[in-house]
Formats: sequence, C-alpha cells, structure tokens
Amino acid sequence: MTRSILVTSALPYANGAIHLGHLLEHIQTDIWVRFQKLCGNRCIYVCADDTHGTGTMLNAEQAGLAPEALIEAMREEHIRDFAGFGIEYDNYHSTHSEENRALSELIFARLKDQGLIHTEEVAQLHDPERRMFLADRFVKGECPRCGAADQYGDNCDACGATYDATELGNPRSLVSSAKPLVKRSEHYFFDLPPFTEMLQDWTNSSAVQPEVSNKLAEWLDGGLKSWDISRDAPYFGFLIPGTEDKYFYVWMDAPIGYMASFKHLADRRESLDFDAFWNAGAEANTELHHFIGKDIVNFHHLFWPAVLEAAGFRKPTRIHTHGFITVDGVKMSKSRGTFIKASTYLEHLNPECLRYYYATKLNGTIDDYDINLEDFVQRVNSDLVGKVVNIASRCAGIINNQFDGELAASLEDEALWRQFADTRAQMADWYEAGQVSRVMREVVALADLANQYITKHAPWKLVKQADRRGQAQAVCSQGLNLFRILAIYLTPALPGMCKAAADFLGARPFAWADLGQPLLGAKINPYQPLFTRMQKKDVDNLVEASKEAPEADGAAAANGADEAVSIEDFNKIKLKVARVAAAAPVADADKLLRLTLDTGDGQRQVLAGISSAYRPEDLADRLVVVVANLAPRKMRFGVSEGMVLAAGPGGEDIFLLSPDSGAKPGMDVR
RNA sequence: GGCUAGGUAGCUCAGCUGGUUAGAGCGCAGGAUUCAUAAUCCUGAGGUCGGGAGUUCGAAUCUCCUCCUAGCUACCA
Repeated sequence: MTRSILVTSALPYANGAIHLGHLLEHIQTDIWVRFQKLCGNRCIYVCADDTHGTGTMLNAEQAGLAPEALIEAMREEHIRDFAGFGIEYDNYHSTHSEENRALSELIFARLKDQGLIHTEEVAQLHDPERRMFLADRFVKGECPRCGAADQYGDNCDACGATYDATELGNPRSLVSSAKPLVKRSEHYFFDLPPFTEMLQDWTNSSAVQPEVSNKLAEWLDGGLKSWDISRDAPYFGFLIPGTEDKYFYVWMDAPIGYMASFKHLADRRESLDFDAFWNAGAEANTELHHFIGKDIVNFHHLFWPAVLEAAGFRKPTRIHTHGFITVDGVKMSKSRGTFIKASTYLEHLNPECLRYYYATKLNGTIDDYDINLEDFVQRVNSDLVGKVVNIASRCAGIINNQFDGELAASLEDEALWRQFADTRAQMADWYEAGQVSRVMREVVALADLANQYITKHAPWKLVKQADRRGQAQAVCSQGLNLFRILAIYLTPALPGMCKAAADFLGARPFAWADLGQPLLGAKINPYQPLFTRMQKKDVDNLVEASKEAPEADGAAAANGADEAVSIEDFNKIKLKVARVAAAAPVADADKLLRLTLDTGDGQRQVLAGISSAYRPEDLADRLVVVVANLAPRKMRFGVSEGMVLAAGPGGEDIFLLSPDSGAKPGMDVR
C-alpha cells in the first residue's frame, strides 16, 4: 500500500548561516524522504525559516534593516545553502507568512473557545533604557546561590543552580547594559496540565524514542505547568488577536509553521488536501514525521502535541530526534575553524562527501556524532572510490572496449546476485528506522564481496583468451549488476552519484523495485568517474577558511574592562602542556623562534619571541605551557597557533614555564 | 546541582535480554596482482571494553560509587 507521509525538519532560525549542525538534520531528513520516494510512497517534505522573536528584532536593528528585509535575505540564503547539499524540499516557507498568521490565530481561537487560555501577571526584568522585557538570556548578574559573576538569568554555569532572573545580584541588561528593574505584565497561558495523561501515553508510544521519553518523564512526573505563550512588545511576531501589545511567543507559532508551509504548498498543488493530513483522525490515513535535535524535545513532545490535540488536529506519527555534531572530538569552534558554514563547505568540497559521512553515522539515536576530519577523508575515499565505484570502474572498461558496451544476456553467478538483492528487506527496515549507518556498512561489506568476486575471476585475463571472451563479458556484467544493486541502496544518501550511475547504466532513475530484476543484454554508456577522491588539502583549506577570531563579548565591552575577571572568563582560556618537538631560528627575525609543539592531539607551529633568551637546541623535547585556544595569528613569518607562557621582563630575562616531571603533552593546565 | 544519554583497538564504530580465545572498516606492517581514480586481493600486529567496588560458576554486558563529554533544567531559539 502506498503511504502518504508528511515530513518536516526543524525550522532554522533566521539569525545566522546554515552550518554543519543544521546540515546533519536536513541531510538525515532528506535521506529518509528520498528513501520513501524511492519506494514509491507519497512523501511531502516541508520546512521554513523560523523568523520570530527578540533575536530577529535585535539583529535587524543592529544591521539597520527592517526585520522583514532581514528574514527574507536569510531565507534566500538558507534555501541556496540547502539546495547545494541536494536537500529537496517540496516547500520552504517562512513563519512570517499569512498562512502562519491565519493558522496561529485559528489555533489560539480554538484553545480560547475551550477555556484553555488564561492570563496571569508575571514579574519580569525590564530594561528601562530600551523599554523592553528581558528574556533570561538577555540578562546577566551574580548567581544568587554561589555568587559567581556573569551568569545568565536562568541558571548558573558555575554551581548549576537554577533560579529566576529577578533573583540575580547586580543584574545588567545585555541589550543596553542598563540595570533592569522588575516590572509586572499580563501574560497569556495555555493550560497544559489537562493533557498530562494524554502526553504520558503518547510519549510512551512508538511515536517517541525511548531515551527521549525517559527524559520527558522528568517533566511529566514533576507535574506540568501552564505554558506562557505571550511576549510583550517590542517583539517581532504576530500580535495576539484582541490585544495591542501582546505577541505570540515564537515557540507558539514556530511548529505551526510546519502546518503553514504545508498549507502554502497545498494551496498550490491540487493533489494535496490540507485536512487529510492535519485534521483530527488523519492519523488513520496519513503520517506526520518531525525530525529534530535533542535540544528541542520538550517543545515537540509536550507543548506541540497538546496544542494540536486541543485545537482539533492530529498528532505526529513519529518524532525522530538526533544528537549533535562535534568536530575532532570537540564542539564546533569558530577559532579552530570547525564552525563550518554550508556555503564555505561548498566552496571547497563535494556535498555528497558530507552526505555520505553523515550517512555512515546515522543510527536513529540521540548520540552525538563526531566528524573526525582525517577519518572523513579516508572513509569517503576508501568506501566510495576504492570499493563501491571501483566495481563499476573496473568492469566498465572491458565491457565498453571489448564488447561494444553490451551486457551479457544472463548472470554469471546468480546466487551471488541474489545474495545482494535479498538484503533489500533488511536494508529497507534500517532506512525506515533511521539506522542508515547499518545500510552503509552493509553496502561496503557487499562491495568487498564484489571486488573479491572480480579479482577471483580476473576478467582481464579471460578477455585475452579467444575461447573465454564470453566469460569475461559475463563476469563484468555480473560485476556491474552487483554495482547496480549497491547504487540503488545508496540512492537516498547519494542522489547525485546514483543518478550518474543510472545514466551510465542506460537506466531510468533508480527505484527500489528495480532490485527485483538484474540488468541483462542492455547497452551501457561510456564510463565517467562517478566520484572523485577527496584531498586532505581541500579539507585543510576549508578549515582555514572557516577560522574566525572569537567574537568580542559586546556586553562586556560596553561595560568596560573589569579589574577582576570571572571564573567563566578565565575558563575560556585553554592552557595545555606541550612538548617542543622542534625549535628553529626564524630567518630575518631578530626575536622569534619557530617552535613545533606536540600538544598530544597533534602538532602546531608557534612563533615565540624568546630567541634573546633561549637557543633552539636547548629547547628540544622540553615541556612548556601553551595557550591552546588562542586565535591563530598571521605574522610576517607565518601563522602562529598559540602562545608559550613565560615570565620576566624580556631581553635575556625570559623564563619559560615548565610543568613538573610526570606531565604529558596534551594535559590541561588549570 | 538534578535529569537524560554517551565513554569498547591509533581513528570511526558494532557487540551490551551476562556464557567459548572481545568484532568490523580505516590506518599500519608484510606479500600478491595490474582490469580499475596508487584502486583491488591475501596475511598479520594492535584492546586488562573510562576508573573503582560488588552480584555471579562466569561481567564489555547487571548493581553501586567515581571521573570525563553532550543536551535539557519550562522567558535563548
């Protein structure tokens, strides 16, 4: 039976560029959607930019733009970035749209009609200079429990306490650095508690991953509270009907943006019926799948289903929650050059390399995934070029040059072909469950078998014997048929490469059903390399191009330099033990030595102004302390990637700091 | 701080309803091969499964403690 499936990715916020993190989610979604389409299901994939909130308002102001102009420019950029990675939406809309306004108002009206909306006075910090209320993230002060300075309004990084922003000591607004005052205001609340039982059932159903429902139990067991869905002016968003200065909180209308994007599409595509996908009861005939990150589970698993149910709409069939991305084991960092934007990536590398690498990671859990840049290059080159594509590459020449591009009329080893094709049920189950990594692993294992098969039969020898030419043709045809199966399996992950593979085989675009029949007696086209190797150099260039100086903290700057720094500021500086692997004088420089430091995880070059006190040969192998996360600095004689700590006034009086014996390169210094 | 997850060979991961000598791929070493984008094939070395204690005939797998990483903690989105 053909399924009708509506799929969404979380809406990227219109305050910044698309980066590796967004791409993980949208590539994951796109793979799942393409798999569904490949199987012949009706699958609609919609997304949008999330545009509302204080963030957009402030950013627009800073850029000297109207919010509408800012979000439109952002949206175009986002669409371009995603398209560059082959992500194929049926619609990419905006939450600042008429459809979304209408649906938000409709839903609010329905909630109100049912008596699920009430108002309460809320005391909140207010910036008297900017005349705006301050969300927790826009105010900093001292932790009421441990007294740590420079803490946000919701919880303390130093001691972990959670508190109300009004409890902060010496609060200051991050918007104007004015001292905020407590002010009362009327807010609108959605009554969540009546939905507790429904949510308990639903979060323990197959719609929700077990580890996510474990987490949600914390909220459910602790007792749900009413949800504050309004924000005071000034705010960029939709005015709440019947008010003049109250807006829908961005998280109220953001998920409705999924509906709005679909509505916008359905209004233009006759075959789509909005109600058939969204009305209560639609669960029986249509599916709704959301793909999100683990940071926003509460919005999607508690507020959203409750709002849907209350407003007479259907609930999601399944929510696919994923983890986050680290690069070389640590969070993406602008100074390390690992905060990689989609547009920068596309200038240096083939998008399908990333699609493949992500595909090898995706396992349907909320685990974080690490992008190891070394592994990235080796994995793509070895799996795709060395193994999978190599099968086609090594058979194509013989078929094209010796047999006029014609495939044999029958399979040389039908059992082997069947072994490949018969894994399709298993492969489909894995794709359906989001366990794409297992599909990729199996494809590579099968590719190994195919290469072994070809090596064993050595068609390049057979073809030289007049009486065994037919066998050579049969072996290569077999090889190409094995390759064809793998290419079909890979199509959701690598649509570009697999489209080229289908063209090469003279076939229509692949369908999952093609796995039922081998390709025999057909004419193939001349072989063009289907995938080219990655160069480590290109990855290095990408990282280099992504390096940015760490952004100055605007609020701190506005406040002037404090005499004492907070522990938080100090913690930003990463000190490490390093071993001097090599030290050399720098030609033409009178103070610098070029040090190659071993920092445990690799080597880096530091240009240190210590030649007046140290000779290079005296430094080799000694341990020093280095500032590991200092922004790399281009100097006249090269790039310096850190700073070696030393005491003294300079000249001959420079004294390098050394750890006591036992310290190892890479150890943190605190 | 609390909660939810994760910590297994140099790297990326599988195994984890407890049961023979802990697996795969990459990388590395040696050999074969030359059809193929220095691709492929064969062989091999590499791990006291974050640390500690416990339950058990038996623990990577279960329990407790501890360390490290990520996310959340209802007004950042």
